[in-house]
Amino acid sequence: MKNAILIAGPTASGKSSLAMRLAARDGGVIVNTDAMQVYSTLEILTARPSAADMAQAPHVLYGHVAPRISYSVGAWQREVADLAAQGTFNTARPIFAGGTGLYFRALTEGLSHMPDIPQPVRDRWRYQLLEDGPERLHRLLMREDPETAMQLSAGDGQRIVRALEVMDASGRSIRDWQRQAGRPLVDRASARFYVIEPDRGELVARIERRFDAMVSAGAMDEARSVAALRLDPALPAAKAIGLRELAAVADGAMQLSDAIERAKAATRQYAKRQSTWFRNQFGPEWTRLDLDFRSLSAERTGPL
RNA sequence: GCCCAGGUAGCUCAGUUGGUAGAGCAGCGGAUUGAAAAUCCGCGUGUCGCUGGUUCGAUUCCGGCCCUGGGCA
Repeated sequence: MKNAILIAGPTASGKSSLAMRLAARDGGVIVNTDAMQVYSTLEILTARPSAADMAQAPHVLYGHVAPRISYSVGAWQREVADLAAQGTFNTARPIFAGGTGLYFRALTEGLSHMPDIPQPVRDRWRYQLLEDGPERLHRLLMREDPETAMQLSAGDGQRIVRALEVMDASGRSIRDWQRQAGRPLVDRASARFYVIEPDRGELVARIERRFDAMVSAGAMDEARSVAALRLDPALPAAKAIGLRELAAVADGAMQLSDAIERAKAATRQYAKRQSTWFRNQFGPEWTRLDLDFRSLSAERTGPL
């Protein structure tokens, strides 16, 4: 993909409005680069673009996945590749907007090819983690795949299980697979990279205002209807910030004010992890913007 | 006004038989290859309400004052 625009930023930093602005100026298709905004049932809580925004510029990969699906970076990358193969970006440049650092990495560096893991194998190791806890599985991994085990913290159950299932399904270490570099999806030379790095205090204020607005907009009802689906709590869609908190209010297990406080705190923590990624994983090709996109208006607005 | 309880980290609290203090949450820094709004690693950030006294040494003991909650008037 040539001439792509990438817009990253922590939650509530105004990525969508920047994407809209650039789409209005130069045309383009806005491509969701956020792991949670793909889920159909999470509209309010993930702050998906409004119907008005969607009408103004083409948007893809938003709200198109059922919450029972365990989506992944690999699935997302394939969908982006498919869109490109179908010619979606032939006449309109892709504008990737979102907050998931790993998805941006998949775009700019590609993902190593990985073996398919049969569902029973996945389930088995995840169950094993619940049963035995991470330390025990880490000891097991130390025997099966010492190189990988050495690089993982003994408490990092998620990565330990991933390493175990890859070894189980393919007989090869996940490190072996990872050493084969993936293919980037975007042509880096012609791409433009923007990352919003807001002042922390201002971002916190925006996060709080936005969560209040979500509650006013019906986030409680959304949480209630997702809860009614009785999703496996391990599914990604069940982990959206605010979902668990508001569902507890619906059950009468928590005060609304407490739920709001907790959801805001979880959002702040999430924003912090995002900022850490952008600060340390993104290279110098990324233009750093403040909340007003000031350095953007300063820059030449010629052909992108 | 009197009596009782309390005042210790941003919050909720523990603790020190006198040697300047620690938990949870919040916060800060970091990692990050198919669950990534996930998962994990690291870090106490403090006039122990104020002020006198006793003491080599007071957050701790004693006096006074201030503040908060409850009770009695």
